[in-house]
Amino acid sequence: MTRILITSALPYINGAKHLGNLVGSMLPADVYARYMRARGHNVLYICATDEHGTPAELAAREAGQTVEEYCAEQHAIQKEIGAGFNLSFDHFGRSSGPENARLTQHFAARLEANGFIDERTDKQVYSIEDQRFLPDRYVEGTCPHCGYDKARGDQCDNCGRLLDPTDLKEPYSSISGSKNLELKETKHLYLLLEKMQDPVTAWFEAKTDFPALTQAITRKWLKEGLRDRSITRDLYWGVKVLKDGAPRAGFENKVFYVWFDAPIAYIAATEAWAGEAPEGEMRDWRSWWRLDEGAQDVRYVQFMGKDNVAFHTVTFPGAILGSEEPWKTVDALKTLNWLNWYGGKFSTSQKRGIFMDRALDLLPADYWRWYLMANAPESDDVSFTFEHFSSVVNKDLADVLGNFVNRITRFCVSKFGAETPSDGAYGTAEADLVKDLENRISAYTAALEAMEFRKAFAELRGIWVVGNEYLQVAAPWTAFKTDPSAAAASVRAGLNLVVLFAILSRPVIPASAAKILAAFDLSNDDVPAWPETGGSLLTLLKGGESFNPPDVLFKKIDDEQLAKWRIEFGAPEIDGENAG
RNA sequence: GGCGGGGUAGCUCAGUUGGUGAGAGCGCAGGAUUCAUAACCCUGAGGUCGGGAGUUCAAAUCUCCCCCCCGCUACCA
Repeated sequence: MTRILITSALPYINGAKHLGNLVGSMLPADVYARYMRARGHNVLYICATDEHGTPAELAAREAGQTVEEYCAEQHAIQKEIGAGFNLSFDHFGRSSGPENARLTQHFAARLEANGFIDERTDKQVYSIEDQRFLPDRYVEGTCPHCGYDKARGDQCDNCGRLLDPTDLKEPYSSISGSKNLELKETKHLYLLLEKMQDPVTAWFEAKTDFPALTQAITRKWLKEGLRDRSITRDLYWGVKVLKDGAPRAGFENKVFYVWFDAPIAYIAATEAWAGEAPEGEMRDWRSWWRLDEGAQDVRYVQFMGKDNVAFHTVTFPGAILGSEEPWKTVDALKTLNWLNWYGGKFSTSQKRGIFMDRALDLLPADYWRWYLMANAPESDDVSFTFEHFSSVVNKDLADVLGNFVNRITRFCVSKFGAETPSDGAYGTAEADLVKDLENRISAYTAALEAMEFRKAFAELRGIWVVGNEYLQVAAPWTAFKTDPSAAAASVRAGLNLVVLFAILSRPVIPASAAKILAAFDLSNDDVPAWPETGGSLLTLLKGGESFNPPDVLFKKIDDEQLAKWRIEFGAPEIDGENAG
């Protein structure tokens, strides 16, 4: 048994997350966590809302709430939606919690004591009307290169050139539209990453489990040379900057930069998890994070979208190494690409695409979980369309899996009654079936171990298909007329397949798997956590077990529904008639 | 602009230490079947592997040039 620590990138607090966010980190992490638990490992899956920063303050203002109220409310919403998707977090915390403030301040103090932090003075755009400093992208104006009049201070969306806010002509605040801006001096703490080049490089080179994309991105940063980076901001909402336990002189109205405290929240949320231990349960968060307190045997796996690799492989490790304390760092990383909305982008700010809360209004979580994982954007961006989604759901879930369960249970009831038939013995057909299944299960297992999710679920689907193929060949409906006991054995094998499919499918469609098991009056504890090979795959039900054929497991999505959703969500037209 | 990733069948994607006729699922066509959610099962058609040039006995795979999409580019998170 290994202890496996899993974190998924922290979802930002400003509203429900869309399907791209879900499949980019939280869902694959959940599937992996469920699989590893099934293999008997001691898994701790930690996530939290990422609450600090300018967008949270602005979103709160727009909602007419204080930022504290806004975040508390949004956190509760995200937590509830996560539960709706059956995301099996051991703890879903908040980066704004007291543990994170303490830990962030602790890391900053250690870094400063070790000579990795400096105070420096910058000049930055200040909006007099908004009474705040503006991050580069909140300054807009006319691009000096192409004349586009809505260029942002960091980059022009029209010509793609990188900009400095002071390059813009006719600059204005994108928050209020005010042109009453000035360049004002402000003091910030800098993390001296330049001095950390060698330790970070050495740390990275020792990592063997990083996928190619992650390595490429990290190498690029290291190759160009790390640059010192400011880790404070002129904001109200964030972790306060202290010096020797008191507000730091000159930093009374500043907080740590959200990207400094957010990764630390992985640790802080673990501490919060321990703090919520039910009576009688011991939870030692430090044994998961401190190499000197038991974490040397922990395997730490992170899940994230491709956009924030560098924060996890360069700046966060830099902060940890710079503390010169024995903290656990990441062992393996799973990086995902984007899910697109009809070839374009899902957008939180423009409310384009499908968001987690709305998705659950349309269909139960398992429909989405299966589609997203079986089509996960692993090697490249993937385009979501309702057409593709419905074809996957109808075919894989309804026709291949759901119909299998339905056909064998209903046939059994009509010919043998609602209990597993005991007659007849397994023959060569069943022996071949078991052999085939064992090979396929081993391929499925290997893919899950490697976090190759598309491959894994193509294998799982193949296993479901094998069930249908077996029934086709065994044809108990024909055999029943001449050799009822042979038919009984086939039906028993078929019913065992149903249970096997449920066990194997639990990581990805846990609710449906539980529904199948419940039809056989089985709970998770009554069946092996993971199938045991060695020829025993079809022997769990021995005959005489009663069951209730489950209702239709997965309803198909019909054309009428599809058309309605297309309109409701403003789906673009697509070319061709049978796309998907 | 720089760096990285990607471009393979109508759709969504596998496939690179160069090598027997380029794969899967969906969609499409035909067949078989009737236990089942008009489901399942079998067979088949369909691709000059983004474009061009080159290296090689041999290129989806290696080299060079070009086009398109995505990410990063250190103050969005």
